[in-house]
Amino acid sequence: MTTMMMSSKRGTLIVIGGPTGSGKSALAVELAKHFCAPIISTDSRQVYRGMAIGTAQPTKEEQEAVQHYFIADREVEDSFNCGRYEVEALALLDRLFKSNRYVVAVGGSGLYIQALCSGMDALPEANESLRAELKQRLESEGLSSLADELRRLDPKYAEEVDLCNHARVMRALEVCLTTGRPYSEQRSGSVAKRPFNIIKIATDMPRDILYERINKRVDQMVENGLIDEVKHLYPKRELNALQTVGYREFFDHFDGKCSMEEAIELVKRNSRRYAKRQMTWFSRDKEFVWFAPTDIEAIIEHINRFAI
RNA sequence: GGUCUGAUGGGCGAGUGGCUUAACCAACGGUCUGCAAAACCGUCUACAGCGGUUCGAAUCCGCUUCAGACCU
Repeated sequence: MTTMMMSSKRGTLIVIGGPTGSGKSALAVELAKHFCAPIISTDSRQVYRGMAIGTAQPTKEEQEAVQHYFIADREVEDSFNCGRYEVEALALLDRLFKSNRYVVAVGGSGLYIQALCSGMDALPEANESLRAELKQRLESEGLSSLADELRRLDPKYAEEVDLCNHARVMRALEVCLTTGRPYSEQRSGSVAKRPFNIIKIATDMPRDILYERINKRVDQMVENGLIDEVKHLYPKRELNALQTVGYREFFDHFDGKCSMEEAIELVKRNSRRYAKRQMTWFSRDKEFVWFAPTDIEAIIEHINRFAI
C-alpha cells in the first residue's frame, strides 16, 4: 500500500502477542520457518536460565529448528527490565535485519513489546538504594505518606495515578527524586520511529478452551518436572525473576502455607488471571489483529499484505 | 405411606422479623513508560415456588416442589 514510503525500512518485524497458552510459540516457529526468520522473545521471564519448564520456554526441537534470542540467556540474579530489553533488542534487530528480511518477535510481556515497538522515554533506571529507602518508608510511614510526597513533587501525575498502587507511586517518586524534575514532565508518550516495519498479530481462542489448555499445561509442567525446577530456585525465591506464576505458589507450598494440590490449583488460577490481563493489554493496542493460532494461512496472507 | 431435616447469588457459607451489598472463593471488566508472569482498581444486591400473618419477612405460619435421613 504505502510501500514506496517505507523504503527506509530495512525489514519487517512480525510481532506476536496474545494470552499465555494460546499457541504463540508454536505459531512463531511456523511463521519463522515460512519466512526464514529468526525469533526474538518478548517475554520477561523466558529470558532466564533455569526456568524452562515453568515459563514454557520453546522446546529444544523448536530452538534447533529456528534461532531464538532472549531465551534462557541470563541468570535469575541478573537485573533486567523493559528499558534494557529495548536497548538490547534494538541492537540485536539492527544486526538481524542485515541478513534477514523478516524477524519474528513473540512473547507475552506487553510492556516489553511496547518498549520494542514504541520505545520507552529516557527515564532513569531504578536506583537500588533509593528503592530500598522508599520501600522502608512505605513500611514505616505507609502509602499515604508517599502519596503526599508525590502530590508535592508532581501534582500532575499524582492526579492521574492510582494512588493505591504503591509500585507506581514509588516509581514516580524514584524518578522525581533522582532527576529533580517531575515524573510527568518526562513522560512524552510519544511513539519512537523504528527502522523496520512492524506487523502485530495476536492469538485468540474461546475463553473456555483457553482456560482448559492453561489448566492442562500446568499439569503437564508438573509431570515434566516443574517441582524439581522450583526446588533449585527456592533459595533464590526473593529475586524479582522469581516473582512469577508457577514458582511463587510452590515456594509457598514449601513454606508449608498450602498443600501441593492447592499450589497447583493456584498456579492454574493465577495463570488464568494472567491470561486475562494479557488480553486486556493486547486488546487495548489497536494495532494488533487477532487470529486463531491455527489459522496459519490467513496469518501468512495478512503478513504478506502488509510486509514491505 | 409416615416422620424429621434442609432448600440462600457460579461455588462455599453466615445471617432466626426492620443498618448485611455478610465474608470468602471463582468469574467478569479495567489500569499500565525500567521489578510487568509485577503492582493495582472496579463489578457480580441472592434468599426454591405460591399464599398468609405483620406497619415490615430470607427470617413466623400453611400448602406445593425438590433433596437427604429415618420409620413402617
